[in-house]
Formats: sequence, C-alpha cells, structure tokens
Amino acid sequence: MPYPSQIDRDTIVAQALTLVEVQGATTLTLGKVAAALGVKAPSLYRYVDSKAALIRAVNEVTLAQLFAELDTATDASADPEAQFLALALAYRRFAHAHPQTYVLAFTTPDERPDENLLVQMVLPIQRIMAQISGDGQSLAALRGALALIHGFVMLELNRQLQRGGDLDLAFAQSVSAYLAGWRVVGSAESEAQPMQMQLNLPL
Amino acid sequence: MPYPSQIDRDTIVAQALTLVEVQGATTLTLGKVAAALGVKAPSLYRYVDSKAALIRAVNEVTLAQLFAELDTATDASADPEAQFLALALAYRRFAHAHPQTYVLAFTTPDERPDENLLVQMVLPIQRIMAQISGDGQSLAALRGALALIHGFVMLELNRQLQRGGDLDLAFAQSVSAYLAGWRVVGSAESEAQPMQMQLNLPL
DNA sequence: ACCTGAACACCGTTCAAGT
DNA sequence: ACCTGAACACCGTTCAAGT
Repeated sequence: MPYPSQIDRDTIVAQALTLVEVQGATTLTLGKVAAALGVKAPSLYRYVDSKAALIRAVNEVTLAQLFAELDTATDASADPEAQFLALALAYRRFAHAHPQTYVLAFTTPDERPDENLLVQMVLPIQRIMAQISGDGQSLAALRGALALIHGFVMLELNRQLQRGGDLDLAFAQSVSAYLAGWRVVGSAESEAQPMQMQLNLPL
Repeated sequence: MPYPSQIDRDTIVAQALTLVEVQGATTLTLGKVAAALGVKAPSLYRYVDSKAALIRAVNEVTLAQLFAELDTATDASADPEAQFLALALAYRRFAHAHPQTYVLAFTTPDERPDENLLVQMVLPIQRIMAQISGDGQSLAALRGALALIHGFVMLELNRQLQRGGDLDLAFAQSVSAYLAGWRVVGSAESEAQPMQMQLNLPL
C-alpha cells in the first residue's frame, strides 16, 4: 500500500518552466508536464490546484530569477546613473535569455505572483533611482524607467523592432536619455524635499 | 438552392473584436463568434482560414484604429515636443479605452498584422521625432519613445502599477523627461547630420 | 452557394478505482 | 498515500450531407 511519492511541487514547477522556455507557453499542457515526469496528468492535481496556479508558480520563479540578477548587476558601479544603466542592461539580458518565461510572467495578469513578493524585489531599484531623480520623484521616475526597459524588451521579443540598426545602442542611448531628463528635472527639487521613503508597494 | 449569404468576413472580424473587448481575449471562441451572428462555428471557415487568422484580422483593425487616433492627436500643437506629448497621451488614452484588443495586438507575435501595414502608420511619428532628436538619431529615439509609452500602458493594463500616486502625471513627466534627454543629446548633432530619411520599416 | 451535424483529436478537470 | 483509467465538458477543425 505505501506508494512512494514520485513527484513533488517544486519538480513540477521546474519542469513546467523548462517546457515553457523550450516549447513556448501556448503549447504548454498538463499532459506534457506529467509525461516529462513519468506520470499522468491527473496526478499533478495532488500538488497544484490548476493549470493557472502552476503558471503562477512558474512566474514567481521567473521574477525571483530576474530580480536576483538585477541585484548583482549594480555591484560593479558606484555612480547611481551607471548603476541604473547596468541594471537596465542586465534586465534586457535576462529577457533575451528567457524570452518565453519573461513574456509569460508579464502578460498573464490573473496568474501574477503575490504582490508581497514583488515589494521587496523593487526596493533596491527605487533606492538607486531616488539618488538620480530625488526622493520625491523616485516613484514616478522608477515607473517610467521600468516602462521604458520593459517596453523595449517586449517590442523586441514580439519582433516589433525589425528594421535593423543597432538595438544595443538604441537601448543604452534611450535609457541614458531618460535618466538625463529626470536628472535635470529632479536636481533642483532634491534639496528641498525631505527624506520620505514609504516604499510599500512594488510599483 | 440559392442560400443567401448570412455573414461576411468583415462582420465576423468586427464581432470577434467586440467579443474580445467585452469578454477578454482568452475566452474568445469560434462558437461564440458564430452564435453572435446566428450561425454555427464551422460556417466561419468559409471566410477565415483559422482562429489564428481571425485574431490577426482583429489585430489589424485595432492597430488601424490606434494609428488613426494618433494622427489626429498631433494636429493641435505646432512645437514638435508638444506634438509628441499629445501623441503619447492619445496613445495611452486609446490603450485605456481598448485594453483587451490593445494587449492582444501587441502580445500575439505570430498573429501580428502584415508589416507593410505598419510601415506607413509609423512614418508621421518618426517625422516628429526627427525634429526633436535630429534625423540621424530619429530611429533610435523613436524606438525608445514607443518602448516607454508601450511599456507604461502595458504595466498599467496588467495591473503592475498598483501603488497609487498620480499615474497621469508620472506618464507625462516620464515622456517629457525622455524627450528632454534626447533633445540635449541630439541638438549638437542635428546641425552636422544631413537629411537622410530611409524610413522603410515600422520600427 | 452557403450552412450544419457529426466526427476527430485534444484540452483541463474530476473522481472512483486501483496498488 | 499516491497514482491512474474513465468520464465529462469544451475546444478547433474537417467534411460529407443537407437546403
């Protein structure tokens, strides 16, 4: 009667993530995940509530990986603007390395990870931005910065930037131009604004 | 024997677009489209090759509507930077008004409209950008600008900008900062660069 | 000429039955 | 305790059959 457990939740999630990365998210099937683990589809329901919950778990892993790489990317530089550019480059590198899971994590609104997870991931990024734009503008400036970075890689991954040209250069130039624009706007204000860090939510 | 045609391709596409906007793209079904037109699912195959082709047609309509609104948005202003900001605001307004079809049009890489269609839509936008960044930088500056705008609305529509604050202001400030950054960079160069407009592809 | 019923392969999901 | 076969509802798609 003892039936040794052949699978566990983490293995299922990892296998699903691999399948998404290799074959794409649209063709992901519980049958494929199960087969890759030597089991049948209904067996997965002991460990995951639904396909949607499985995808949500995959997205949590993806975002944890992304933000882990962002954290290490800023170590090399001291100047906040150089730090943010390094972060942007690492962000784009991650998206290029994991195009399927990246897009999946940011385009399935209902299967997004828990917000509390996101909170702490974005904190260090906003601290860097605060040094560029001033504390008072740091949230707005951060939102635009992530919009620029996210939007750029999304356009790339959806093959909407098809006209040759140096995309690496365009990306770096655009991020630099954006930061320069906030630096000008924020410099006068950063003296007057008192320190106020109420960073409760991710974005 | 004569069987009067009850449906046509344009009606099918329009009905599909309406259903996507009202019920979301994930729940779109050929059965629903057919039922809304008083017909059965197999009948649609006389007018569309597949569900994928139907979605592609929907996306073409969405993009045509979007760019039509962008064109009229720039008429009010004369200053290129004011024109571009007006364009950005109109872009975001469209995305808010048509969240489902907007996201669908930009996240289904395989069912994207024909590239030739996109070519002519982006031309007027790049002309405005060229007046800000200079001709030599206009493509890179345009890419970053659309990345910023597209990324911002995508984050909004996927509910990833949840921490209150004035999103209207953050958007306008971010776009203005971005344009200011390119203006500084581009101003020295715009004198030296000769006019060279080889705008063959959309982005 | 145009539409439909029936059928097929394939999903996610449930549950009684196996071990 | 853990897995599976069978079943259900629901897809997209095809095609012979209806009108």
